[in-house]
Amino acid sequence: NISVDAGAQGVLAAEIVAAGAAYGGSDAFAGEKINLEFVSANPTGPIHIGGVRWAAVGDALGRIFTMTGAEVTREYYFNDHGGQIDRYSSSLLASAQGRPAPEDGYGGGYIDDVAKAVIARRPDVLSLPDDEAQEVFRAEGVDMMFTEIKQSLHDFGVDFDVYFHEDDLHTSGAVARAVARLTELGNTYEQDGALWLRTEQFGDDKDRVVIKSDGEGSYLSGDLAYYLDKRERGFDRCFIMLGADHHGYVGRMMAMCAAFGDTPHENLEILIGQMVNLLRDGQPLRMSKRAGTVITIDDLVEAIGVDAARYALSRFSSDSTIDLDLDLWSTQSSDNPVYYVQYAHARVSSILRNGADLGLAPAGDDFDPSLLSHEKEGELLRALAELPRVVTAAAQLREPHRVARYLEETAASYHRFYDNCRVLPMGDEEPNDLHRARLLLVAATRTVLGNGLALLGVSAPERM
RNA sequence: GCCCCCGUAGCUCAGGGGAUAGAGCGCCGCCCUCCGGAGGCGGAAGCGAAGGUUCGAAUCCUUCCGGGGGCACCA
Repeated sequence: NISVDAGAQGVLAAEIVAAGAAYGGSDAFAGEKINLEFVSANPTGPIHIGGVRWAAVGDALGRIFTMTGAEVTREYYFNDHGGQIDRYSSSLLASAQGRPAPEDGYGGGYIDDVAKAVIARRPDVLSLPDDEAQEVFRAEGVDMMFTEIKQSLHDFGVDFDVYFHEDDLHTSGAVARAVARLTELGNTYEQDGALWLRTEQFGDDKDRVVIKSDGEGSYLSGDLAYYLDKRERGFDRCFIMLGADHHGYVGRMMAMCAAFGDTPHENLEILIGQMVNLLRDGQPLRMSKRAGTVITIDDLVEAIGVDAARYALSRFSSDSTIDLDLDLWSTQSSDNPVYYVQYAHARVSSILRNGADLGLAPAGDDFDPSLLSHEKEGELLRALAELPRVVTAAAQLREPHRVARYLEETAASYHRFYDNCRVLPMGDEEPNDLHRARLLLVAATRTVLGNGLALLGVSAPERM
């Protein structure tokens, strides 16, 4: 048992304020080049709720890795190749011609909107033969959807460093090179006219086709070429964040990683986020992209706002399926934990404002730290001291929700301090060193709450 | 059939093998003489079941039960 003198921890308040935006950082991941691939929703429709979870959590994880010293690159893998794009473009064409969506095509109002927009941009399109018209709808439709997706993500506070096009992998020869590499390593074979990757010997359930018998690359061929590309760009840690409906993909991806001679779960990590269910009036919303009954990222933002959406999606473990009640999260009440944290920040800001109005500044480095000896001051100081450990743990465990939970605890500590310790002089009381010391503690709290909220991409309001 | 995730308070969820398992909401009872009551204080209430490993298990292992999601030469 070690007892620490009250003055010893009081020093921390000055250190936190001095460190400012850097407080909470570390060098735990210094020198690491980390590649984060997330969202990567198909350009055949708006981003729906499943992609939004990783938009919030993946971006937060990127901020956390950066805070721990890593060099982070965010990537969006843009699946603009293959059969789904054909179905998308034929659906657009059908809409433009006033026909119903094809059997396996996409429905929903956004298809009509995109089709109209393509016609507006290319008025001649309907006079072209169907195959040429469909090609126009493909190129323009993909471009427009992609632009819309980027904008939605930007509005959500998420910007990617690299938007990678799957189609480029196939046209640039990257797929062929990656497949050749695996063949050199003796990890492929031909059967039934297709080329197979020996994933089973690297732990997968069975071998997988890389080049289909029609000569086209399979979906996996794009992913393995993409992985090789990332490795050649110098990323020692490649993260891919997927929804639970893709968990079956992990085995073959890890096997592919091993087939290249890499170390699975080290050079390549795949994070699986469980499903997000939306509730309205306590009833689950059933969503289908083809039926057009999707809840998009924009719908979510409109319903509950960016801060609440990002916070709501970030405060739970990715292993948990989450149910978001839109009614609950759209009422701006204390039902929503983000307000609890933001309110603490607003209160902190208010005191600092009021202090400044009184001409009272937080204590400087030379203050007497033993002034902060109240039980609640000690509790708050110990909470503030935790931030670097929490951030490091969040990075090591890939669990941004730890930051959110920590902020809630810290906000609670602050509220308790506030109710027990008067900060500013009362009435015409003369300002003294204790006022200034407590003001320093308040300033340190603002630093911690502000830095923590920034890691989650949630605003830290001065007023609410 | 096989694989993945979950099961902790009435509800939504935290809990990195270690002390008396925590928070928000809800419920009951309190606290405004000055810094923001979107706050604070007190109370009732819980680890799905059974084995095992360990000095010690909500946590690790096995089985069972319950819920969710997967298992293509689709992407």
